[in-house]
Amino acid sequence: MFQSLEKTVQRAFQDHILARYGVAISVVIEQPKQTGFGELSVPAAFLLAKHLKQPPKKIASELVAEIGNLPGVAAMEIAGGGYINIRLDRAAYAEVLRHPPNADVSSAGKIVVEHTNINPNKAAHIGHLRNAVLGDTFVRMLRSGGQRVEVQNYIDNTGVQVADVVAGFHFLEKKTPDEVRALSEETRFDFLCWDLYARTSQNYKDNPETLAWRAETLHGIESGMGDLAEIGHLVADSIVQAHLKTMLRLGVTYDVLPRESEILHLKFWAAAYDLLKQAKAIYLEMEGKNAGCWVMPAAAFSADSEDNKVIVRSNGTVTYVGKDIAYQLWKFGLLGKDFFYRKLIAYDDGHEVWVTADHPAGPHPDFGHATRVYNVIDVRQSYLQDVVVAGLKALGAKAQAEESIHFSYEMVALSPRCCVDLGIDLSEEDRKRPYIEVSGRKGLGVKADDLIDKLIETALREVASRHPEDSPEKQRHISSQIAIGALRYFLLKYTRPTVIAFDFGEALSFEGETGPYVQYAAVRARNIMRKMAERGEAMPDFTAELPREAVGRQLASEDFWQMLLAASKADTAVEKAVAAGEPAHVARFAFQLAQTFNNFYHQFPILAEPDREKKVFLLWMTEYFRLQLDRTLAILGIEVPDFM
RNA sequence: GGGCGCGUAGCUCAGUUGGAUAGAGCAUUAGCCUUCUAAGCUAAGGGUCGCAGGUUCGAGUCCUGCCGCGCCUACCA
Repeated sequence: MFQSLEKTVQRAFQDHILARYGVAISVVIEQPKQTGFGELSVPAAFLLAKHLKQPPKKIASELVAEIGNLPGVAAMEIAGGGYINIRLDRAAYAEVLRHPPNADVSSAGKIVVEHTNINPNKAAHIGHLRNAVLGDTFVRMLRSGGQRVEVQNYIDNTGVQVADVVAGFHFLEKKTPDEVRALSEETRFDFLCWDLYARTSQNYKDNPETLAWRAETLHGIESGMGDLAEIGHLVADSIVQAHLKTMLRLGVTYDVLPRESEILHLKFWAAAYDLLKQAKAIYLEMEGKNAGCWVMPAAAFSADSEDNKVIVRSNGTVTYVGKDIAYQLWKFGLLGKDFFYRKLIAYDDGHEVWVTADHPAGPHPDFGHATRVYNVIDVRQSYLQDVVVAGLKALGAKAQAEESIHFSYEMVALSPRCCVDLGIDLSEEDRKRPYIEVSGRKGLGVKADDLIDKLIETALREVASRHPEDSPEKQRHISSQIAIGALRYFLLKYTRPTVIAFDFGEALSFEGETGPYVQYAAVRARNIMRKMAERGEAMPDFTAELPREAVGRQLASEDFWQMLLAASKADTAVEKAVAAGEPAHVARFAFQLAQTFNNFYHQFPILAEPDREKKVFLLWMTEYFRLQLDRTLAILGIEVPDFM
């Protein structure tokens, strides 16, 4: 609503300026910081002053006098050195909010968002949570704008990390596949692997000769036969299930899990290899340190670097980047091959998750064939992402290269204080650092499920003391919703390039700029309606009891108008956040919206309001706020509890 | 060495393609529960936006240089 008005005004000024002065400038529309200056502000006169060599103030008065009436605009005035401030027709504005036009569904192509991508060899940690929550929220943002989105979660089930855990079971622990299977049926297999991974890594360090285990395990896994391969499947499959379960606690779901094993078995890489060779995107290096390797020239992906990137090692095996190029080509439907698929699980709502298979397994939905791809991967992988895009470009897929977006974000690290909380000894050197990097190899990190459990316990103490009469199950459910709200908001409120130095104190806070603060506002709005029903009052019929003139009368109050205006900008905020690729902006909007509502709530006792028209209006405002809060929270993946 | 990012209140962070008096939260201080739930509200203090230049009507935002911090720069993924 607000945005379309903004566009109308923008176009009107631009056209008028072109017709009147013959100058084609791009007119900028701003929102004045001070509410007294109206709702929109046009600084175009400053820009024109330069072209016309006339004082901005004079031009501004000409514009205002000559542009005529604009729809939805009540008044225009000149302020400061030449700003044109615009005041909207409040009643007309509210009228549109009450009868919103149907949103159009985008007919554009499918967007693929790839996120989570956790190595299936250990429990998920907070760093993985940032990835998943960022990706999931961006998906929700895109979908709210009518986009068709497919969520992919890439599973590297044949890589070194899985191999190291397999080696740990086989060589270090001397476990048979059956014994590992028995262990995997224990509740915390992902935690067990977390420790084993750290132990195996330490063992490599202490006894470097045991690194031979890794090579042997990788071969075993690749051959697909024998104990090592069997343990490999057991570990990867059962850890993937654990990750899906962890992510579901946060409301994060997927459509398809493409696996590295199928990239290899279905010869995706072989196909990409041929394409790359044909296009001369890679060449066989004859001399130097990379002799015998197929490399991509540095010039393709980096302006300055002289280091070519090895795609195929001298022993003939492909690097991770090579496989990633093949995968990226498939996402766009450029590889000329497709996976087979089988259904992995269905969520309670019926939504199905599919996983790739290496042999036909019946009918399946269409996957891939994206027109745009977002890869949610942390910023440390920028170099590799550049190589992948360069690969696409070299193959002549210029358009797809431009639609390959590295949705990067900074890591989650541990604050020094957090390390102390976890009982981790820090070296003198580390203690001086602003934050400590999480390391799966060292077992250094905060496990996702541990953190969620801790959040739930914290919330439960509060819920139990506020609502002792409710059942323990209900209390736990509410606490869980609050915990997830707190966690998702915490991970989303930082902009992508900001390193999160994780700190239990801040993550466990439910006050101030937090998820529960926003949830609380939504709960309060609902409580008003509930209280009214309890008192036997019916919800008024707004169309009958609140005609346009009445809304106009009430909106004459500056407070009401400003509040309504703020609440009506939800769509605009999400749209801008999508354009900026920044979920944090949605989080911030949600917080501001909640602040505005809390203000409204505190300032105007609604049920006790004696004036009928005003009371009905206040109820309508409450209902509008509630709707906007619910919608915005849903985009953030945060549920509104029944009570708090 | 090169590339990317960061430096804004005591702390943690926002700040859209340059706009009017630089904003939140936490912490501190002082108030507000007989009212639709105080996970809330009101108010106060707290800033040479790393430093130095430049561009212009206007710079936290753009350009250059410098200082400090982090990440990347593998035949690991």
